Amino acid sequence: MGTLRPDFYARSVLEVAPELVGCTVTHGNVSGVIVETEAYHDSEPACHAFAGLTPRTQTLFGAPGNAYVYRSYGVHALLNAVCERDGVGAAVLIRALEPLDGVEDMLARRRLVGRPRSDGNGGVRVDDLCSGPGKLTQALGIWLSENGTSLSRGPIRINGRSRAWRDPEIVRSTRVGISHAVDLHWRFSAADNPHVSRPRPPIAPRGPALARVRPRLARPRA
DNA sequence: CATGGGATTGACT
DNA sequence: GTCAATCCCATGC
Repeated sequence: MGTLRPDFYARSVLEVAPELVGCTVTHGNVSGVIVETEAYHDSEPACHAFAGLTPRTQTLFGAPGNAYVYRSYGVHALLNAVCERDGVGAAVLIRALEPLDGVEDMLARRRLVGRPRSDGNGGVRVDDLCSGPGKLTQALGIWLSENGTSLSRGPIRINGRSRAWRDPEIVRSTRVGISHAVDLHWRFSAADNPHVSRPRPPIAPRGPALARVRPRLARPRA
């Protein structure tokens, strides 16, 4: 599985977002498999680029295959892959990873946040290491300074799907944490993967029997 | 220039 | 379920 080239990203963000599920993000000696993404496009008001070309959205409107890293809630760095042609503001938000390499380093970084609790990993379970867009940048050590760097040649790399992730089952649902365009089903998650973020997406359709057994999981939002 | 609102998380009730 | 932390930047006066 080689590093994805810019032309992979130079397509509709709605094609790229589900195809990034199963791909691998690498930063330094840590890596993880993407298990959840969201698509954003300047045509809809939840996207930062909806406001047009500003200092903040310059990266978004720039070349496909670059990293758009921005600060969220004044606290967290969120990682996106810029998509579509130069001049279009579109990106895929990387929302969750299944940790692959460097788990010890991820734990070390994630242990530093919040007050330590009295469990084994200083308050962080492996399933929760990268189960959110702010968590995964913390675990991988990705900084705001890497905004605009190439995902093909820069410090952050995204590689194509490994054999184990060929043709993953993907669940489609609404995006998280936004107040506009809430009806768009532009969130893509690996079905039944324990590393996806909250709120958990609807379970994958598997036939009526299982749906009857676990009805409570169908509507996780409160 | 002042203000307000987040593509969130973790701790606490 | 509720809430604070924290800062960039878009918007409006």
